[in-house]
Amino acid sequence: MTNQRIAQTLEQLADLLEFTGTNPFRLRAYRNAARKISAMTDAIATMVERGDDLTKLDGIGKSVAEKCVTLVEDGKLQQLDDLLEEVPKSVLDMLRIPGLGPKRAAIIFNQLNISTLDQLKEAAEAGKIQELDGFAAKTEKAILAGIAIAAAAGQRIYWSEADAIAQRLRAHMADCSAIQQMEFAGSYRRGKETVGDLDLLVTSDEPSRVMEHFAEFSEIESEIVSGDTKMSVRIGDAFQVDLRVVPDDAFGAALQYFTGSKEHNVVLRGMAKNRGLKINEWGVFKVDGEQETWMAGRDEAEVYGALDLPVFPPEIRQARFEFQWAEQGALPDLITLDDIRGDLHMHTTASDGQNSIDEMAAAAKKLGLKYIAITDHSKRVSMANGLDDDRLLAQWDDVDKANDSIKGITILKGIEVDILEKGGLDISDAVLEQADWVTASVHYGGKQDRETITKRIVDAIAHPSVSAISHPTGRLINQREPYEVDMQAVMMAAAKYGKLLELNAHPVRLDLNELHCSMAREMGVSIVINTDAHNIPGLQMMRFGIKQARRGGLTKDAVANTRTWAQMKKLIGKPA
DNA sequence: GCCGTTTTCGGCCCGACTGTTTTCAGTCG
Repeated sequence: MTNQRIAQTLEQLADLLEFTGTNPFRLRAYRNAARKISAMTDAIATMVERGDDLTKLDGIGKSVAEKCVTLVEDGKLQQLDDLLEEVPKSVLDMLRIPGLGPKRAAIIFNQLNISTLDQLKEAAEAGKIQELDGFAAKTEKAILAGIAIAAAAGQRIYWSEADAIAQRLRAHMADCSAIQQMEFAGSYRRGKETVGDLDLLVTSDEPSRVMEHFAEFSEIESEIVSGDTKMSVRIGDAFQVDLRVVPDDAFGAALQYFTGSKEHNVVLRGMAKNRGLKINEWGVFKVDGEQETWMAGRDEAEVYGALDLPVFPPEIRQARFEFQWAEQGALPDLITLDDIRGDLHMHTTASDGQNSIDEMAAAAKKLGLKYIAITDHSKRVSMANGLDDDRLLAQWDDVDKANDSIKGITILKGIEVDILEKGGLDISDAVLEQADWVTASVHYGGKQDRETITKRIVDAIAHPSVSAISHPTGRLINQREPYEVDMQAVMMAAAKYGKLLELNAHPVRLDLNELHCSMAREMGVSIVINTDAHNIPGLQMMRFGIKQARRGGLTKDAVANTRTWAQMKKLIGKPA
């Protein structure tokens, strides 16, 4: 039983209990515990087997600890099974309808015995919803409209897509002279892999002018809510954008507030309370009985400063490790795009790429890179026209020629060698040992059991010519689950053999995730951030990988390709 | 259900907006 499974079980327990009118703080306790467990790098299962006291973990008390032990030992929870008899899982779909929360969904379920979206639609069309207590015609209409959204929504968009929308909206808003300061907040600012909606924060003395201008953004499909200082709209079928207008001296407080994360803010507000302060989106206030005095809020430094805290980079506002770091006075200096010197994973027309070696090198040089590795697929990836020994050796002659014709950047002879289903690599050792850079990847047999696939990858790490493993878990965000691979074992092997693990910068991969980055940091495993570019624009994806690395708390030193190639060679044990 | 340098009870972040309401609950972020 993995931590993720345990966390999901606790989440589901909380979701279902919500329908039974359970004390909301009990639900929060379950959800907090689920969050803690899913963010842990140690396996609960291992701790249970060792007989560790789980209640020592923050946020886990006697009850949740017992549930964890039961889950690890029995693989299931009787309480959850009983609950599922009472409340069908399908009722949770109703919560995806905007404006319909657990309270009113429970009324619909209990009084009309409705448990699916289809039944709900039927009842709403028949006018049965508005007959319920606390419901009326408007709510019924909103539910009907929301069913379509619930069906289309539920999927968060990639950060890169949200970024494109944000940039167009920013350009539109730039024409509004009533705006003083403007910034996007929310999960977009925190650089999450996927973004559920965009939060745009603006300061102005004339909120109505700003809101009017916002409403004119050409991509808006419909308005959801519109008040004096707040407006929500929908772009496309489901994507929501929220605008908030606040006075200029509240910009920092509002930016902090709307950037979150929710968990980070809960901790922050708790700390404020302990000091007799209150923080909301309007500022930091000194609380003295009934009296509240404004103290700070113009910028984020003021807000955090009021609590003697540093301004946390948005990416690490996860209530995972940032407060501990601040307490120790050791906030890490997170990696930036400017720190990157090389890109060690890219494809050319030799396999499934769209540009030549020369074109990729010229484009990389333009981006300021000092070295790149050409790493086309090997022959096992037949649909990508992967290279065999002979074609690879021939390509390396082309690399020599390309190096002769371009100055200011070094092109390395590389290969993305396939880790075969039965184990082993599909380029001969004799050729591999002549390469400057070998990164090994799984492309087939991703559904193998944990033991098999972990051994494949660990064996590849142990291969003397392999320097790195690319996209180690194989997940595709919103599309494909990661392999069952035991990442702890992979990290241990990487640490033992001094090999690197790739953080693939492609916005759909971002593999490693932020927890893996933390794990690597703790275990002393070096990360290499690569674009896996298949064409010239693909080289620009590096920034997505940097965001992910920052979310994992990685510094420049933790990332190998911030070094010069000469330093890198030393790191991967190649002769100078 | 969890937690505690105001500690074993009593609190748990906080405000805007909406719809259904005569003063507020539910939802959302």
